[in-house]
Amino acid sequence: MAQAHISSEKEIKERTGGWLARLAEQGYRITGSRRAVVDVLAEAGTSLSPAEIYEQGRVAHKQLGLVTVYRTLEKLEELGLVQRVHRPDGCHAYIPALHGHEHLLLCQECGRVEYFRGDDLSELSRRLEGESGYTINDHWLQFFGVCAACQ
Amino acid sequence: MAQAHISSEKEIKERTGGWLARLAEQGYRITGSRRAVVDVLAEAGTSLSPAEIYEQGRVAHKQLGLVTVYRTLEKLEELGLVQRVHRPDGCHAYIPALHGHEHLLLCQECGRVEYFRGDDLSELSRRLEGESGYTINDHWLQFFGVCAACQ
DNA sequence: GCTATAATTGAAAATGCTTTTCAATTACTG
DNA sequence: CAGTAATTGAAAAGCATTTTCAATTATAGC
Repeated sequence: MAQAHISSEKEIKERTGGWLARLAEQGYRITGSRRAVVDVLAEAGTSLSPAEIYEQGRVAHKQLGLVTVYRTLEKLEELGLVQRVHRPDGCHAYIPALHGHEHLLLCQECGRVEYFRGDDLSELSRRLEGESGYTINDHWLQFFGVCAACQ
Repeated sequence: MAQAHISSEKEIKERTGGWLARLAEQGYRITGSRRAVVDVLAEAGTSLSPAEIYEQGRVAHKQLGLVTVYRTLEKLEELGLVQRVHRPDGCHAYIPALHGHEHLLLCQECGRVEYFRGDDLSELSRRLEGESGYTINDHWLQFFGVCAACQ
């Protein structure tokens, strides 16, 4: 098994940079509201619910509406830039989307998110296909714990 | 890696047998409504939403109320007998709970659920702890695909 | 830089799932 | 079998999310 590789700060910036450009490319307009939502998500380091994004986004853009947060998340999700995180206690928070075969490590206290690579589940996947008769399209691997800061 | 082991029909029955006895042990009363909810979940083989359980439960117990479905699920979940399944498209369906280190294989078409063992994530988990500084408490591993019947 | 125009916005209303309230019913104990 | 507390289902309340709609605003073309 390869050594687990946890994404660096720099890799996170690369993950979240260029979101506004991507929106513009798709013909969407760049507005103060969208900028606010994108900025909050790109800088958070934790998963955030629509209400949290709304609250934090209003600091930079006072007139931001919760409805616009929902609508912006919808577009960012369509473009594969953000995604929901699923947790035992709720599945309504968003994070910058996973790239390729990454997986997640989540802090149960503060919601902090780490992205990692380093497993290889393709062998297990093939074995399961053989034994079950399923055609497997996708998988999730997530670890839950408490981050260093929260301990 | 050990060969993936998918739960047999018999193992599923063992998983779901004795739920009513467990409820009684805890001082809960055995009622027609609870029996109906338990029976539906124990026989399904797929994940079911509260509304689906309600609908199917009413076949055996006409006066079943949706509220009672919610309340019964809450108790079964407390006792560790059922749990929610998380899927990209929704996290409000229930299945008989996982035992020990089992994981899930889910059919994206019909919701069918297979339980399997055969991975070993403890090594990866330890490695991640070392690299991230997290204390890891739990993990999820789920595969998504299309079952033989749905292909 | 200005204007026209369609996209976008936020507020209010609507929706839909889940929870709470409450009086009537029912399972269980003695 | 009777007494009692748990349980029930219906209706109301609660809450997150979506829709509606008139006002605003980003952008393309001049």
